[in-house]
Amino acid sequence: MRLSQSFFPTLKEIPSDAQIPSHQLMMRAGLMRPLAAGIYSFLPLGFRVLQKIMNIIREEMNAIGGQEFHLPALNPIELWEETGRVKAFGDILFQIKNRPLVLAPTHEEIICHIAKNHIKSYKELPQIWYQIQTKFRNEPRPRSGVLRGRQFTMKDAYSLDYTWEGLDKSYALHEEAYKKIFTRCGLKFFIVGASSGAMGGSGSQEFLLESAEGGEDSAVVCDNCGYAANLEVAVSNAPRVERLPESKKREQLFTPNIKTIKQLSEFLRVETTRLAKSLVYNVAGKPTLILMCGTDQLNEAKLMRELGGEFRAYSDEELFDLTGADAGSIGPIGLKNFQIIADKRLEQSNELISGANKNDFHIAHIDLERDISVSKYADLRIVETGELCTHCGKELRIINAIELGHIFKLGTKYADAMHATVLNEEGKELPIIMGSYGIGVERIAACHIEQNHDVNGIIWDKALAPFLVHLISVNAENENVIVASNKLYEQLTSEKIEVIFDDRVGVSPGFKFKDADLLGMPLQLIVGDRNLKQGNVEIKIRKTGERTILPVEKAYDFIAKF
RNA sequence: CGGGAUGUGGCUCAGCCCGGUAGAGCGCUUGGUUCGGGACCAAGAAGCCGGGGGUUCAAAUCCCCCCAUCCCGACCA
Repeated sequence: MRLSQSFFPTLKEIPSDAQIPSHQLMMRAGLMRPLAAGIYSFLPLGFRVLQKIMNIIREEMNAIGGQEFHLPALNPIELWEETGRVKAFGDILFQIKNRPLVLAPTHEEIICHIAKNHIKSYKELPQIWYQIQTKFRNEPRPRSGVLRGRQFTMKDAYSLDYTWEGLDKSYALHEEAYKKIFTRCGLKFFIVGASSGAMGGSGSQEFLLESAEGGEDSAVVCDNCGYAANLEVAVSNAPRVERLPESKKREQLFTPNIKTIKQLSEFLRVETTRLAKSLVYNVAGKPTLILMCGTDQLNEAKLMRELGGEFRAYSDEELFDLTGADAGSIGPIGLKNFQIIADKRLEQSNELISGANKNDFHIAHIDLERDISVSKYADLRIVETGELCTHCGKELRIINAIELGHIFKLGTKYADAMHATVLNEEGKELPIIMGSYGIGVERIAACHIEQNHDVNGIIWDKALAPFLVHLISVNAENENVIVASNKLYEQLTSEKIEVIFDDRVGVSPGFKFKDADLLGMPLQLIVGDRNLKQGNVEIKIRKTGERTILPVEKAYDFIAKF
């Protein structure tokens, strides 16, 4: 491709809207342009990168027996009502105004619909179906360029099985394929156990990439043994509160204006672990008291998994009506019609202090065994940085991360809702068991840039680079340079090497070099009069900055071997 | 949805407090000189100052409403 005839609007300055490096560089290098919040046009150079990514995904998906589909973005809303996901997605789902259609944010329903109509026998399973297409989500807050958009490209794969063992196998295939895909894309990623959330199902893993600036997910990682988990499901070995030999008689304490655990700890001069924090939630309509240790934070995702169903916090008024006190003075003693659950750290503990359900009073010497009927102990807390790994005992770290891919064992949720079944060997009707496996295509490009750039611009990996070679004619008006660079361009192109050729006339050398570094092709082939006089050209490796001067005839060999 | 910021030639921004001829740098056009790390000289083109309403003799500037974009939070099957 000749730059003199190409559209590649580079920018010297950083667009004011771009905050993180990948967004800034994708704009500056002319890969894309914004159209509206969270909506981007991909320009020729950027689209080439997306195509490279999509091809890598396609190859790896095909390698595990995936079959590519092209599915409608416009879906009848009835299909989404069938699975209850109009409500589940809420405002995230784009709805068409003048037809009962929605813009698909994902495609479980469509896949299930096709499977239901056409897959009748266990003999037709398993299947792996995938698509690489535009998805639409009305994100409340698009951000970080292409990392969270309202319209984006996603590879979505769905596995169809009729046994749980089959699902495990399909899931494992995807896990391996994903490792290959992200590795081929040159990304330093890690895999974490994740919450399957309202998607349901028995298992879920996320493929994450550490990013302090762009990360929206939090993950707990152990640098020593490799343990990694989404914060929503992460565990640590925070010690239990020790049971003391003697449980003293309960005692009411006057604690004027004490609202927080920290205040209480200072007021009573007691360590925070002896203070049981009480939180009240409405779980499936039932008032539920949750006891947490001291300053521990409740992990709502864990709570949701333990209790299931819908839950919400109460308003201040409701709280007072239910307990007789305001938040800060609520406790487990003397509550009626409550179910009480407690964090594992408090199991069998005694000599605790908690609210008295009377403003400005707390109760001391609480013994959970003696005084309270705890219906369930569970791990409900959020892991904190510096706590110790349950596997190896070393310190855990909490990091921000970008979600590149997510794989789910969905189970029969969709098949049940849509009555998608097959007959097994005995003629018995069984629901189709699904898995769902997603990858964000633009995110791969952005993440690659986050991990591979310097002050001058992007540093593309060979696999994703729009072109392998950036050929520069240092002075496009010098006859020798013109002849030599054109000859190299023809030669490399005819050898199927992807070359972008800066043949622009009247552009200073410095300008061309800066553009080349910004665009970030792996190799720069520099043809200038200075070296040409000795019959030489120069090759610069973008990543290392290493320069090699070599005879013109050797350039192809060097590049072919790179 | 709550909090904050910003909106002025294509881009980055000044001007706004304190109302009175719309500015700079980069980019663009033309001509010339340059040609190995974002060159130089000269001459140009280009702006309903986000939109609407108000105050005023007079509004980019003051007031009100709206819209858009970004950031923080909430949210993120």
